[in-house]
Amino acid sequence: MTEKAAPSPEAIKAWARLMRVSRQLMESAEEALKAAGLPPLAWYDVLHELAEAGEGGVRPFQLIERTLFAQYNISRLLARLEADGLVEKLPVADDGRGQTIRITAKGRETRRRMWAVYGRSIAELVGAKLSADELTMVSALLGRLRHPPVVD
Amino acid sequence: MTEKAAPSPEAIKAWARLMRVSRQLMESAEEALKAAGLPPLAWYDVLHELAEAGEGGVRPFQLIERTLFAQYNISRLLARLEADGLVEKLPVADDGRGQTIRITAKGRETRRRMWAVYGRSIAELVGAKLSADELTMVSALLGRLRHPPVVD
DNA sequence: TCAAGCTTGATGCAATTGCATCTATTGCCT
DNA sequence: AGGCAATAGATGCAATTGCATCAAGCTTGA
Repeated sequence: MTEKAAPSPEAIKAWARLMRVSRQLMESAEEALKAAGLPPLAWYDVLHELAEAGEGGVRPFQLIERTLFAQYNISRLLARLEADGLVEKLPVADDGRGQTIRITAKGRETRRRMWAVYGRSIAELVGAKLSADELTMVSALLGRLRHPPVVD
Repeated sequence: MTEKAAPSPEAIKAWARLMRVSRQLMESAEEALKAAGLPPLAWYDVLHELAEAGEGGVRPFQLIERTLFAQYNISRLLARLEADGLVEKLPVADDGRGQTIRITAKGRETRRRMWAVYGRSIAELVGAKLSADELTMVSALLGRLRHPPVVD
């Protein structure tokens, strides 16, 4: 019956809210970082992944999987991070094509300073607006919109 | 006690989900439009506002308020839309600085064709994943994250 | 009335993104 | 081994974004 696959009013509204709110929140956080003289959010995402990975480092293609950035985007972002001394590129033993990216001490420090600002933004923009239960519910519902969906 | 304003784990998770899911969904929709040889999502947003406004048209600064795009972004986007014949710029009687933007027949047609694809994306990506009640709940929760918050 | 300040919209220039393609390796299959 | 597709990452070029600033027209107040 539903050959046309027209979205329901509820779906349209949820979509619109999602797009608008996420854009607005992202911009607020971005603005706070900029006001503090810190790099943009994308840098944080990558530094976060690298910090979690530890001394072993991460391959660029793994960053692509985890951050959802485009390949060329990661490639150039890493070049900028390296130029700023926040990461270092190491050759990888068993694959002559690839490299391993490792965060430097300066990179960790930058990430720490970014988190001071970014974390506060999250607390203000999200943590202060909904209860813990409501936040958990948001996470659960959004998780089911992910691809692949998450149940947690 | 909470001087540092550190975000709770629930807030962090909800934020991360929100950022990741919105980006992923937006890209899916964008991809679908591109695959159909249609313009990007930003064009839809503007054409949608213009179509709602009707023959009276809308002032660019109103589009800025409604779409949350940056001023220079709207300015150039309208220039592209005009170059494509999707909108027309009319002088406004009582304000020599401004202009009124009105959607053309071709603009309405383009919007219609975009909606056929975009609406299907929304139905698939969101409508098919959650029930109407759940979608309403998502809208309500996200509404409270907006600035200014919405109660509905 | 007219100078100062505000609002509306455009634009020059640098940085970033997107697209397509390229090089270098690797792995596979014969 | 040798050829060939697949993978990892970089890059030239065009389009878009972001920033700062500009020009033009309105508004207000002395």
